[in-house]
Amino acid sequence: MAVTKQAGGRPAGERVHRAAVKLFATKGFHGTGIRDLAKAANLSSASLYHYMPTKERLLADIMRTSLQSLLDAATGELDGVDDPVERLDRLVVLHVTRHAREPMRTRVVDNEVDALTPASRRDVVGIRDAYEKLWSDAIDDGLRSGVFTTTRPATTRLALLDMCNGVARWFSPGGELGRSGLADHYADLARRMVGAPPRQPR
Amino acid sequence: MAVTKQAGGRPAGERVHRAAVKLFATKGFHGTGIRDLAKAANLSSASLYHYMPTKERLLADIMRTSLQSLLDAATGELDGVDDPVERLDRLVVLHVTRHAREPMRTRVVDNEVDALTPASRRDVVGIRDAYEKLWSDAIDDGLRSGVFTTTRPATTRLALLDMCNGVARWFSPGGELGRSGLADHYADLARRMVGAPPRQPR
DNA sequence: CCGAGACGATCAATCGATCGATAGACCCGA
DNA sequence: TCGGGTCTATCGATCGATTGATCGTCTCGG
Repeated sequence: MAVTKQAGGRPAGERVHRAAVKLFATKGFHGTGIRDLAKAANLSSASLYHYMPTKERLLADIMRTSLQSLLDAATGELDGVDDPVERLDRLVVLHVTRHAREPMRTRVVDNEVDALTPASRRDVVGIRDAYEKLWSDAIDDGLRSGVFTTTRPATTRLALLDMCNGVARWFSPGGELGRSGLADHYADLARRMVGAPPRQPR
Repeated sequence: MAVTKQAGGRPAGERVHRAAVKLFATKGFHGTGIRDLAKAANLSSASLYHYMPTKERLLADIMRTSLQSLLDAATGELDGVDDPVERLDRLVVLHVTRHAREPMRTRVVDNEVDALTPASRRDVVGIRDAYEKLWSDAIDDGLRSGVFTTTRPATTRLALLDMCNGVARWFSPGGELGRSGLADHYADLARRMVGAPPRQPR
């Protein structure tokens, strides 16, 4: 059942998915009509429904798979790493790198949560909570072992995540700092915030 | 011409404004219909148009006045303060306090920028740029006088602002940290990020 | 000749916005 | 103190346009 192609070169299902990410990110879920979606995917609005059950389910799928992939990557990245400082470093670098590489997708995940139906929202928020627990644990471990010095770890975690999420709002590949340079800088900022020693002590 | 009141106790124009802030913040601009707006303001959808020229202009007015008030407050707060550390402290405390006191209004300002028409957007972004310049200047001054140690001041400013903006997404008055406690904690975080000495050196 | 992929036409519902009308408060001249 | 005129606030009804979604039909490779 070799997937049929067309003008765009990509299979239609993928075109729909990509168009949805771009449009939901720039105009918002409610600001995007299925006709916009169809035009961006080079399809009629009727054909769209061969690739999605519903506009809302398309959004939910995008958010669910994006978040799940982030959670999986983070779990893998942390596997076998014991040093809390290294754990936090890796979380920040992964998070920032992803947000800089796919700002559109990330913006959808971060901003469109309450366009979801209650059922979809439960799923999505569940994955997000699991991901954020990795951050909480890293901070708690660092505090327990004495490498971090911060009062209010819960609030600091929120500040940390908000700071890293912001990258998706403004990052542009043409900037003075590339993706990896940016990630390193953010890792430094994170260390400072939790009171961990800087990367190369000298 | 004493402003007429009604069930809500408040004048109708203010009810419209408040309802718009709450609905735009929770359901988004495009997710809010004028009938939702009318219901929340205890008016018919027709009467709504005595208090706003257009749904989009209502949004623009909310954003413009909110941002202008923030800019004015910040300018006043900084007046006569020379020490860069103190300047940054005041910016953070003001910003965080406002975001915690009026999270709804802030969420509208932060998230609905691209629901505006190009003309409105120019106005709003202009005010926002002026506000953010206060932050840039504070950081640059601190660097020039040697109290701050951070490479990439531009990126650090963005990280700082994103961190502080996040407060509006999750703050709840019932939390363990009150508004002022939260603001103080964020001021500490900001000092750490720019490499300034902590608040009470001992 | 069948099924997947595509479409134009169209559905009911809702959208933002406007209409003409009404009820009541206020002012001013007689 | 009355009466008429004006103005503000409000509404039900309705406008044309657009929304998300569905229908039946066509096409074409296997």
